[in-house]
Amino acid sequence: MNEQDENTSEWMAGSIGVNAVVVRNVTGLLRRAGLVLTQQGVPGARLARPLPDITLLDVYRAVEDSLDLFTIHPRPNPECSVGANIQVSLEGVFGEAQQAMEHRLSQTTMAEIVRQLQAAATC
Amino acid sequence: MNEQDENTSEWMAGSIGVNAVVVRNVTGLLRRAGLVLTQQGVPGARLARPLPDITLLDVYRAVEDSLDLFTIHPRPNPECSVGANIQVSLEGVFGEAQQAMEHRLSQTTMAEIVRQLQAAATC
DNA sequence: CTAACTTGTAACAGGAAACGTTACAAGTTA
DNA sequence: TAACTTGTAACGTTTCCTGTTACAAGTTAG
Repeated sequence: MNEQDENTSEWMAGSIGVNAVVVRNVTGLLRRAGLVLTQQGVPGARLARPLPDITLLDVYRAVEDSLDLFTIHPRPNPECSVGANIQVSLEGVFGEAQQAMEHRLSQTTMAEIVRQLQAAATC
Repeated sequence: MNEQDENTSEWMAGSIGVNAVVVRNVTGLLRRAGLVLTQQGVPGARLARPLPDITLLDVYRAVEDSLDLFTIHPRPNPECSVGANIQVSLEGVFGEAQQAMEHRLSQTTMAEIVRQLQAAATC
Protein backbone atom coordinates (compact mmCIF):
# COMPACT_ATOMS: atom_id res chain seq x y z
CA MET A 1 0.00 0.00 0.00
CA ASN A 2 1.38 3.32 -1.10
CA GLU A 3 1.80 6.15 1.37
CA GLN A 4 -0.19 8.45 -0.82
CA ASP A 5 -3.15 6.18 -0.33
CA GLU A 6 -3.34 7.17 3.35
CA ASN A 7 -5.27 10.25 2.33
CA THR A 8 -8.09 8.58 0.46
CA SER A 9 -11.54 8.53 1.98
CA GLU A 10 -11.51 4.74 1.84
CA TRP A 11 -8.30 4.45 3.83
CA MET A 12 -9.30 7.01 6.43
CA ALA A 13 -12.72 5.40 6.79
CA GLY A 14 -11.10 2.06 7.49
CA SER A 15 -8.81 3.56 10.11
CA ILE A 16 -11.57 5.45 11.88
CA GLY A 17 -14.09 2.66 11.56
CA VAL A 18 -16.84 4.41 9.62
CA ASN A 19 -18.20 4.36 6.11
CA ALA A 20 -16.20 6.12 3.40
CA VAL A 21 -19.16 8.33 2.54
CA VAL A 22 -19.09 9.75 6.04
CA VAL A 23 -15.49 10.79 5.53
CA ARG A 24 -16.30 12.34 2.17
CA ASN A 25 -19.18 14.29 3.67
CA VAL A 26 -16.99 15.75 6.40
CA THR A 27 -14.26 16.45 3.86
CA GLY A 28 -16.84 18.32 1.81
CA LEU A 29 -17.67 20.53 4.77
CA LEU A 30 -13.98 21.28 5.31
CA ARG A 31 -13.55 22.00 1.61
CA ARG A 32 -16.48 24.42 1.50
CA ALA A 33 -14.98 26.17 4.52
CA GLY A 34 -11.69 26.55 2.64
CA LEU A 35 -9.67 24.34 4.98
CA VAL A 36 -8.78 21.42 2.71
CA LEU A 37 -8.37 20.91 -1.02
CA THR A 38 -10.09 17.97 -2.68
CA GLN A 39 -10.88 17.35 -6.31
CA GLN A 40 -13.32 14.98 -7.89
CA GLY A 41 -11.41 12.02 -9.29
CA VAL A 42 -8.13 12.92 -7.61
CA PRO A 43 -7.33 10.65 -4.66
CA GLY A 44 -6.58 12.16 -1.29
CA ALA A 45 -6.98 15.54 0.34
CA ARG A 46 -4.45 18.14 1.32
CA LEU A 47 -4.51 21.25 3.46
CA ALA A 48 -5.56 24.53 1.89
CA ARG A 49 -3.67 26.51 4.55
CA PRO A 50 -0.68 25.67 6.74
CA LEU A 51 -1.51 24.18 10.12
CA PRO A 52 -0.66 27.33 12.13
CA ASP A 53 -3.29 29.21 10.12
CA ILE A 54 -6.12 26.84 10.99
CA THR A 55 -7.72 27.32 14.40
CA LEU A 56 -10.09 25.01 16.20
CA LEU A 57 -12.77 27.62 15.69
CA ASP A 58 -12.33 27.30 11.92
CA VAL A 59 -12.91 23.56 12.17
CA TYR A 60 -15.77 23.98 14.62
CA ARG A 61 -17.60 26.39 12.36
CA ALA A 62 -16.93 24.25 9.30
CA VAL A 63 -18.41 21.13 10.85
CA GLU A 64 -21.14 22.61 13.02
CA ASP A 65 -24.22 23.47 11.00
CA SER A 66 -26.27 25.38 13.56
CA LEU A 67 -24.84 28.83 14.11
CA ASP A 68 -26.43 29.33 17.51
CA LEU A 69 -25.38 27.30 20.51
CA PHE A 70 -28.57 28.10 22.40
CA THR A 71 -32.02 27.75 20.93
CA ILE A 72 -34.96 29.65 22.31
CA HIS A 73 -38.65 28.78 22.56
CA PRO A 74 -39.92 29.42 19.04
CA ARG A 75 -43.56 30.47 19.60
CA PRO A 76 -43.99 32.85 22.50
CA ASN A 77 -47.47 33.53 23.82
CA PRO A 78 -48.29 37.12 22.74
CA GLU A 79 -50.54 37.59 25.77
CA CYS A 80 -47.66 36.75 28.11
CA SER A 81 -45.47 39.71 28.91
CA VAL A 82 -42.63 37.41 29.84
CA GLY A 83 -42.76 35.41 26.65
CA ALA A 84 -42.89 38.52 24.53
CA ASN A 85 -39.58 39.90 25.76
CA ILE A 86 -37.61 36.99 27.13
CA GLN A 87 -35.97 36.34 23.77
CA VAL A 88 -34.35 39.75 23.60
CA SER A 89 -33.10 39.53 27.16
CA LEU A 90 -31.59 36.09 26.77
CA GLU A 91 -30.18 36.40 23.28
CA GLY A 92 -27.71 39.02 24.46
CA VAL A 93 -26.26 36.91 27.23
CA PHE A 94 -26.33 33.73 25.18
CA GLY A 95 -24.54 35.44 22.33
CA GLU A 96 -21.78 36.66 24.62
CA ALA A 97 -21.47 33.23 26.22
CA GLN A 98 -21.09 31.61 22.82
CA GLN A 99 -18.61 34.28 21.83
CA ALA A 100 -16.52 33.51 24.91
CA MET A 101 -16.49 29.83 24.00
CA GLU A 102 -15.56 30.48 20.40
CA HIS A 103 -12.82 32.91 21.40
CA ARG A 104 -11.11 30.16 23.36
CA LEU A 105 -11.31 27.83 20.37
CA SER A 106 -9.77 30.51 18.17
CA GLN A 107 -6.74 30.68 20.46
CA THR A 108 -5.57 27.18 19.61
CA THR A 109 -4.30 26.24 16.16
CA MET A 110 -4.07 22.85 14.55
CA ALA A 111 -0.30 23.18 14.64
CA GLU A 112 -0.40 23.14 18.43
CA ILE A 113 -2.66 20.09 18.44
CA VAL A 114 -0.30 18.24 16.11
CA ARG A 115 2.66 19.23 18.29
CA GLN A 116 0.91 17.81 21.34
CA LEU A 117 0.20 14.61 19.45
CA GLN A 118 3.83 14.23 18.47
CA ALA A 119 4.95 14.89 22.02
CA ALA A 120 2.55 12.25 23.33
CA ALA A 121 3.70 9.72 20.72
CA THR A 122 7.34 9.96 21.75
CA CYS A 123 6.66 9.30 25.41
CA MET B 1 -59.21 32.56 38.55
CA ASN B 2 -57.18 33.22 41.66
CA GLU B 3 -53.76 34.80 41.41
CA GLN B 4 -52.22 31.98 43.35
CA ASP B 5 -53.23 29.65 40.55
CA GLU B 6 -50.76 31.28 38.20
CA ASN B 7 -48.03 29.09 39.66
CA THR B 8 -49.63 25.72 39.03
CA SER B 9 -48.16 23.48 36.38
CA GLU B 10 -51.51 23.46 34.62
CA TRP B 11 -51.68 27.22 34.35
CA MET B 12 -48.06 27.63 33.23
CA ALA B 13 -48.49 24.86 30.69
CA GLY B 14 -51.49 26.62 29.19
CA SER B 15 -49.62 29.88 28.96
CA ILE B 16 -46.53 28.38 27.37
CA GLY B 17 -48.49 26.05 25.14
CA VAL B 18 -47.14 22.71 26.27
CA ASN B 19 -48.33 19.77 28.31
CA ALA B 20 -48.47 20.16 32.08
CA VAL B 21 -46.21 17.17 32.55
CA VAL B 22 -43.46 18.95 30.66
CA VAL B 23 -43.66 21.82 33.13
CA ARG B 24 -43.61 19.44 36.07
CA ASN B 25 -40.56 17.66 34.66
CA VAL B 26 -38.64 20.92 34.27
CA THR B 27 -39.79 22.03 37.71
CA GLY B 28 -38.45 18.77 39.07
CA LEU B 29 -35.03 19.49 37.58
CA LEU B 30 -35.03 22.95 39.14
CA ARG B 31 -36.11 21.51 42.48
CA ARG B 32 -33.36 18.88 42.50
CA ALA B 33 -30.89 21.68 41.74
CA GLY B 34 -32.16 23.60 44.75
CA LEU B 35 -33.57 26.51 42.77
CA VAL B 36 -37.30 26.19 43.41
CA LEU B 37 -39.44 24.69 46.14
CA THR B 38 -42.30 22.39 45.21
CA GLN B 39 -44.21 19.89 47.28
CA GLN B 40 -46.35 17.00 46.23
CA GLY B 41 -50.00 17.96 46.63
CA VAL B 42 -49.32 21.65 47.25
CA PRO B 43 -50.22 23.85 44.25
CA GLY B 44 -47.63 26.15 42.80
CA ALA B 45 -43.87 26.60 43.05
CA ARG B 46 -41.78 29.29 44.70
CA LEU B 47 -38.15 30.25 44.61
CA ALA B 48 -35.71 28.56 46.96
CA ARG B 49 -33.30 31.49 46.74
CA PRO B 50 -33.80 35.19 45.98
CA LEU B 51 -33.42 36.15 42.32
CA PRO B 52 -30.03 37.85 42.73
CA ASP B 53 -28.64 34.57 44.05
CA ILE B 54 -29.64 32.55 40.99
CA THR B 55 -27.35 32.82 37.98
CA LEU B 56 -28.03 31.68 34.45
CA LEU B 57 -25.33 29.06 34.97
CA ASP B 58 -27.35 27.61 37.83
CA VAL B 59 -30.36 27.25 35.55
CA TYR B 60 -28.24 25.97 32.68
CA ARG B 61 -26.68 23.25 34.78
CA ALA B 62 -30.02 22.33 36.32
CA VAL B 63 -31.72 21.85 32.97
CA GLU B 64 -28.82 20.53 30.89
CA ASP B 65 -28.28 16.84 31.46
CA SER B 66 -24.99 16.28 29.62
CA LEU B 67 -22.10 17.75 31.54
CA ASP B 68 -19.85 18.05 28.52
CA LEU B 69 -20.54 20.46 25.70
CA PHE B 70 -18.31 18.60 23.29
CA THR B 71 -18.40 14.86 22.73
CA ILE B 72 -15.47 12.96 21.34
CA HIS B 73 -15.19 9.91 19.12
CA PRO B 74 -15.86 7.05 21.53
CA ARG B 75 -13.84 4.18 20.05
CA PRO B 76 -10.41 5.22 18.86
CA ASN B 77 -8.39 2.87 16.68
CA PRO B 78 -5.56 1.60 18.94
CA GLU B 79 -3.29 1.14 15.91
CA CYS B 80 -3.70 4.79 14.97
CA SER B 81 -1.29 7.08 16.79
CA VAL B 82 -3.59 10.03 16.18
CA GLY B 83 -6.70 8.36 17.53
CA ALA B 84 -4.85 7.14 20.60
CA ASN B 85 -3.93 10.61 21.81
CA ILE B 86 -6.32 13.03 20.19
CA GLN B 87 -8.73 12.81 23.11
CA VAL B 88 -6.25 14.10 25.63
CA SER B 89 -5.21 16.96 23.38
CA LEU B 90 -8.72 18.10 22.62
CA GLU B 91 -10.29 17.60 26.01
CA GLY B 92 -8.09 20.32 27.48
CA VAL B 93 -9.08 22.96 24.96
CA PHE B 94 -12.71 21.91 24.91
CA GLY B 95 -12.87 22.05 28.68
CA GLU B 96 -11.49 25.56 28.75
CA ALA B 97 -13.86 26.66 25.99
CA GLN B 98 -16.82 25.33 27.91
CA GLN B 99 -15.52 26.96 31.06
CA ALA B 100 -15.34 30.32 29.27
CA MET B 101 -18.93 29.93 28.15
CA GLU B 102 -20.14 28.95 31.59
CA HIS B 103 -18.25 31.79 33.22
CA ARG B 104 -20.19 34.28 31.13
CA LEU B 105 -23.46 32.64 32.15
CA SER B 106 -22.47 32.88 35.80
CA GLN B 107 -22.05 36.64 35.50
CA THR B 108 -25.76 37.27 34.90
CA THR B 109 -28.36 36.69 37.59
CA MET B 110 -32.06 36.08 37.20
CA ALA B 111 -32.63 39.43 38.94
CA GLU B 112 -31.03 41.21 36.01
CA ILE B 113 -33.12 39.27 33.53
CA VAL B 114 -36.31 40.18 35.39
CA ARG B 115 -35.22 43.82 35.51
CA GLN B 116 -34.72 43.83 31.76
CA LEU B 117 -38.15 42.29 31.30
CA GLN B 118 -39.78 44.96 33.42
CA ALA B 119 -37.96 47.69 31.54
CA ALA B 120 -39.11 46.27 28.21
CA ALA B 121 -42.70 45.98 29.41
CA THR B 122 -42.98 49.65 30.35
CA CYS B 123 -41.82 50.83 26.92
C1' DC C 1 -63.19 11.66 56.93
C1' DT C 2 -64.06 12.42 52.21
C1' DA C 3 -63.81 14.64 47.77
C1' DA C 4 -61.41 17.38 44.70
C1' DC C 5 -57.63 19.33 43.92
C1' DT C 6 -52.50 19.23 43.23
C1' DT C 7 -47.48 17.34 42.14
C1' DG C 8 -44.20 13.33 40.96
C1' DT C 9 -43.06 9.74 37.93
C1' DA C 10 -43.19 5.69 35.27
C1' DA C 11 -44.64 3.87 30.81
C1' DC C 12 -46.10 4.17 26.29
C1' DA C 13 -46.56 6.09 21.51
C1' DG C 14 -45.46 9.28 17.94
C1' DG C 15 -42.57 11.90 15.07
C1' DA C 16 -38.30 13.92 13.87
C1' DA C 17 -33.64 13.92 13.26
C1' DA C 18 -29.28 11.67 12.81
C1' DC C 19 -26.74 7.97 10.77
C1' DG C 20 -24.98 4.46 7.73
C1' DT C 21 -25.53 2.51 3.47
C1' DT C 22 -26.39 2.02 -1.40
C1' DA C 23 -26.16 3.70 -5.91
C1' DC C 24 -24.56 6.36 -9.47
C1' DA C 25 -22.80 10.49 -11.89
C1' DA C 26 -18.48 12.99 -12.81
C1' DG C 27 -13.72 13.38 -12.94
C1' DT C 28 -8.76 11.72 -13.35
C1' DT C 29 -4.85 8.84 -14.46
C1' DA C 30 -2.15 4.89 -16.04
C1' DT D 1 -10.37 2.65 -22.36
C1' DA D 2 -10.38 0.66 -17.78
C1' DA D 3 -9.88 1.18 -13.05
C1' DC D 4 -9.48 4.10 -9.85
C1' DT D 5 -11.18 8.18 -7.17
C1' DT D 6 -14.55 11.99 -5.17
C1' DG D 7 -19.33 14.24 -4.84
C1' DT D 8 -23.98 13.71 -3.85
C1' DA D 9 -28.63 12.28 -3.97
C1' DA D 10 -31.79 8.82 -2.12
C1' DC D 11 -33.15 5.38 0.82
C1' DG D 12 -33.93 2.63 5.16
C1' DT D 13 -32.93 2.08 9.86
C1' DT D 14 -32.25 3.36 14.25
C1' DT D 15 -31.99 6.28 17.83
C1' DC D 16 -33.45 10.07 20.44
C1' DC D 17 -36.53 13.54 21.84
C1' DT D 18 -41.21 14.86 22.99
C1' DG D 19 -45.87 14.66 24.23
C1' DT D 20 -49.28 12.07 26.24
C1' DT D 21 -51.56 8.87 29.27
C1' DA D 22 -52.07 6.82 33.62
C1' DC D 23 -51.71 6.45 38.29
C1' DA D 24 -49.60 6.79 42.92
C1' DA D 25 -48.91 10.10 46.68
C1' DG D 26 -49.81 14.17 49.07
C1' DT D 27 -52.66 18.26 50.64
C1' DT D 28 -56.62 21.06 51.74
C1' DA D 29 -61.42 22.64 51.99
C1' DG D 30 -65.83 21.21 53.40
